[in-house]
Amino acid sequence: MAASITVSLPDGSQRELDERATGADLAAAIGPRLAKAAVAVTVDGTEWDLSSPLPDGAAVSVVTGNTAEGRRVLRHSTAHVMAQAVTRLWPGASYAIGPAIEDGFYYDFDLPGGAHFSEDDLGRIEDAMRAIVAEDQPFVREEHSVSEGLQIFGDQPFKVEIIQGVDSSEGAGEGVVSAYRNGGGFVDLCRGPHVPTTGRLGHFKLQKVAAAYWRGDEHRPQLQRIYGTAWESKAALEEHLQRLEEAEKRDHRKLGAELDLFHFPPEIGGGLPVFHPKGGLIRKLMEDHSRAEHERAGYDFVYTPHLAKSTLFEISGHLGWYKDGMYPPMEMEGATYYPKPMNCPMHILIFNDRLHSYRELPIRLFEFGTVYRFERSGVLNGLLRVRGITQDDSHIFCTQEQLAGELASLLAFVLRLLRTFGLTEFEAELATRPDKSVGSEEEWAAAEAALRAAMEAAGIPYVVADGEGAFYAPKIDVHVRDAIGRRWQVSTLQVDLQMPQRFDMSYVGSDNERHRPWMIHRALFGSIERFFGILVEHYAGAFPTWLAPVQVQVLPVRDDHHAYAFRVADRLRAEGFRVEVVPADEGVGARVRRGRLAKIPYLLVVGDEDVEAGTVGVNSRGAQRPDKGVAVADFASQLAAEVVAHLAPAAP
RNA sequence: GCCCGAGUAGCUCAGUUGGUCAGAGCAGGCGCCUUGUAAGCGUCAGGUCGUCGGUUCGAAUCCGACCUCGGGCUCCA
Repeated sequence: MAASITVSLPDGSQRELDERATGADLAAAIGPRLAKAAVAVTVDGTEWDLSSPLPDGAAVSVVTGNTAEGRRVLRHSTAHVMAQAVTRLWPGASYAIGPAIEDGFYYDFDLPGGAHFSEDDLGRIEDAMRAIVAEDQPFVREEHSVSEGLQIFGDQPFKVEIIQGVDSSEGAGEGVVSAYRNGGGFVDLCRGPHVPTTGRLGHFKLQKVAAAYWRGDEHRPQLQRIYGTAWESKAALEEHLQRLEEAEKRDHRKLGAELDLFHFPPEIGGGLPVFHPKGGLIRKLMEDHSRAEHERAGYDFVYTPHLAKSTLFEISGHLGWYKDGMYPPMEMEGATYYPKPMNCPMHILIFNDRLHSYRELPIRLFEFGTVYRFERSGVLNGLLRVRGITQDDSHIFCTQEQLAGELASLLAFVLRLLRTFGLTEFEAELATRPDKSVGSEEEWAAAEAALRAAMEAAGIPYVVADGEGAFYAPKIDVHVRDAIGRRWQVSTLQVDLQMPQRFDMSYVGSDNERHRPWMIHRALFGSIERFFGILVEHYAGAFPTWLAPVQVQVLPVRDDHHAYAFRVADRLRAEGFRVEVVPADEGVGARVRRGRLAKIPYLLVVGDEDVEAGTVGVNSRGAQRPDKGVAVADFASQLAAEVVAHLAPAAP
């Protein structure tokens, strides 16, 4: 009997190993560097521990710490170490779940006596974790029957609940649960895999404490959560922490105050911003651009009120399924009024006001409609989550034959608009029919197929979120990546399978019969407030010239250059640019500094030489040195070219 | 709503164990300076130290409640 096995590697090669050889043995056989970087293996697509013997004939690949999968293993193992540290410091603590998440991990605990963590505890816990890492404890996998598992975790109520919920679809197999035991007497129920020993960890940082409900349910016990992050190397950890710092610098609330764009007066209430002149101007430019694009794309502009009688929301169904998200009612002259949470019912009433012919379709109604939604105080987040939301909202009513074409051109329209704002990386998500839904099988299939075809035509990457659609609509959500790689959901396109029916909408077809129109909801910015916040962070407050509230400042060197400075400013203003003159009450250096801090695209310094030659000294935002002696006419045409360039963003 | 954290001048922050601790810089007003690329000088004004209550001879400082803001609350062993 040959005491060897053969496994195949991702590059297609075969490798012969001793019988009972493990993933660690394989990595070591390939090379010492790989052995050092390895954290787990995948065996026929499933992640395994490095210490498990490999089966003969398996397709194996070694997972290293610098990959997404590898980091997940590192983070998950670090979460275990944290749980062990917490149980050392708080004997009797129960631990619930501790998964790896994007960029880190967390673990939820129930501390004895209802104790809470405070931020000051994080340092102590980190110290205890470092001790455990220094002890280099092995992670030893065990498999048990459910009843054994219940016995082992008898004093861990959350683990017991998890074990009771285990079915054959998860865990180590039917009726089997796996656990990992560390040298320090700590055992945790876990699917694995884990790094071989705690000594493989160490580049981590605990970040914050928070409360979280068991299984996210506010009716269940509240647990104490600690968030942390972990990486494969010190350099990677530091890079991540630096990214967080960069994100903090871009915080739209901070920049919004510094650049005097908007604020949230407590007298008005949480989640209800006011836009200051500069922020208002940016917002107006965004809206103007959007309106111009919609006009070109064949939309009709409508306006609808902020309130409506309860009747409307009974017909629309909002009072049935969305009441918790609505502001409470107002009584007036015997009628009950609600602030609208969505614009769609009102747009439908415009459609329904008279009978339409198929010849008129598609009808595309557009409105910057402000809706009010009652968001719980705890979830408000600057402009990113507000209670007064202005949607760049539109409802398209069309025939079934038009549906696919409308969606395809709509998606192209969305992407063009987003590119104008410097957002060029897209990912879409197609959310399909959930278990509970309205509409027929055929309608859903037709709508989903049309959405899918639109994404194929647009050529953007997408994933299918099975069963994640609203009960009345399949939808496409468009996500963008910003300048520092963060992902934001912005646009949404939904095919509504409910409203046309609720409002008994119809049009007359060529056959002289009544037909039900198809209805598409769509918002491109999503919420203007939110999109504004995303843009502030994306641009780090340095808005491109076409959006900058002040595009140019003219800085006369001395008083006697003022007349020339105003002539330059007037000339640029006459060409439609937004220009300020900053008089020589301060030194040029001080004024340049202010201009840079205000992130103004161009600062023009004008002195003796410029008055003489009809030139300006151009300081472009971000440039190290000024470009002196530029003719005013040249600067003006350059500026004009830059500003119109945004209207024709480069195709992908 | 719940847990953690924070609230001192418009902004950013100092304020040791409760006793000249009510301060600084920026921003603002006024005056001087006339300036060629990231802060010129002087001067003035600004705060019931988030609010209310309590402890104390004495509270920005200690305690309690409340308010506001920030972080987190289904990424499923």
